[in-house]
Amino acid sequence: MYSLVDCNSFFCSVEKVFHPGLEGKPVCVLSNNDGCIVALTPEAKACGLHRGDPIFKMQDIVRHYGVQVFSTNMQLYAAMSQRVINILRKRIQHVENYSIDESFLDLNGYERQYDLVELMQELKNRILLCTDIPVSIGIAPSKTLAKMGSKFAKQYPGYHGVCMIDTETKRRKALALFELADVWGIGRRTLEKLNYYGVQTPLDFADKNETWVKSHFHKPGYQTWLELNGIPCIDTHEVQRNQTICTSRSFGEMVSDLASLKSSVASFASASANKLRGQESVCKTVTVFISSNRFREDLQQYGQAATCTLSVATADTIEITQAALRCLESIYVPGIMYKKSGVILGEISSSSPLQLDLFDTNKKRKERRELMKALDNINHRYGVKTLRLAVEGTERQPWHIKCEHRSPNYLTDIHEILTVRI
DNA sequence: TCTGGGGTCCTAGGACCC
DNA sequence: TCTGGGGTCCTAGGACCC
Repeated sequence: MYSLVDCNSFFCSVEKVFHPGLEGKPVCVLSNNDGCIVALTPEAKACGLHRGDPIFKMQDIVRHYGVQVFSTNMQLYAAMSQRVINILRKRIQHVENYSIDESFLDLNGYERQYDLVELMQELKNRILLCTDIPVSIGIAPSKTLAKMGSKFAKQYPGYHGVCMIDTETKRRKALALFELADVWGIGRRTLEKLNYYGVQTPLDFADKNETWVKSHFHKPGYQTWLELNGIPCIDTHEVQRNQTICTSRSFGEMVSDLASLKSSVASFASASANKLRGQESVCKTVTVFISSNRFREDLQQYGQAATCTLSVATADTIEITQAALRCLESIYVPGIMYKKSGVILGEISSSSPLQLDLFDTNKKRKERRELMKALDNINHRYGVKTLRLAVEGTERQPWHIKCEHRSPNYLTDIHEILTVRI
């Protein structure tokens, strides 16, 4: 059996931990630039808000119901996520962190010693006690069914946070009740296709015969069908090393001059290089993209990307930034109001062993690696971007994102730690 | 005025090889 | 008129996830 531990409205729950007056109140967390709603509590949903709504269109609702609004603070959420994971790992041997707010547990063998529902309930209570984060847990023979179980656990208070789908009767009942669109692996297009063939519920789909499924769907659809029938086949392993690393942002204000774009691209290139070194990897390609504001039909639209291949794979901030700036210069067109830029690192591989190049012109690779170590040490000790390239700019840039409702980094910055008055 | 960011996997088809 | 068989690699785009 597998179980899926899902943190309820995770970003909102974290904010509520540090703002205790918000229990039972509508809360939502916004995307970067305070653009759209990315997380919201059931109370906020009840006010008529939805995930993905642009917040500026919802100001009336926000004011009327006194919805508490927060800017995204990923540093804070990641730190809290780590605390939840630590608790899981202490209790269960095989824990797979699927996303920032979800983990799969491999419960194989535990059924001999424990009542699985009791075991998961104990885990749920422990997480609540130690972190104040409420979780919902599903238990089932396949991961797709376990995810389904966690949704039931969240929806119906009677389950006390844990729902197990372990018999044929329960499986069929769950499949008949569940929204087809909410099944893991069924997106918009697959839903349309299934509806076209008269499939309305997950049960309809699971009951189709294998030949029909194989002839109408490819591998992903077939796997979902197997999983719904209780046959585990989705092997989500933990990602050790990303294949691509991307840093991109919409700008707080549109910019048109090359200097501002350069500053943004350099900043994103350096952030990407940081992540790259963090996973002990090197990359061989650097891609830069820039685009105008697609929502402003009155302005001239433009979007372009360029890729540059390096002769020797690297994780050097300076080399990667130089490559990114070359890409930018090749696609920059004056007179456009730009709204977004981004840097993607590709062809990522392990930093050792490193394939060298006979005609490498950079004779100082070793010294530069030491330089990067020094840079990382300083920034780790004194804070992100304490030491950075001059091209990133020294002052606040117009493209910097808006985040007017951001909580302090309570868990990761000693200067922003929570103050408690007794 | 204001509209997010970061990933993975799969497949078809083109280009090329012997 | 007749026009093989069996591969690999790469890329773009689709679909999905959080």
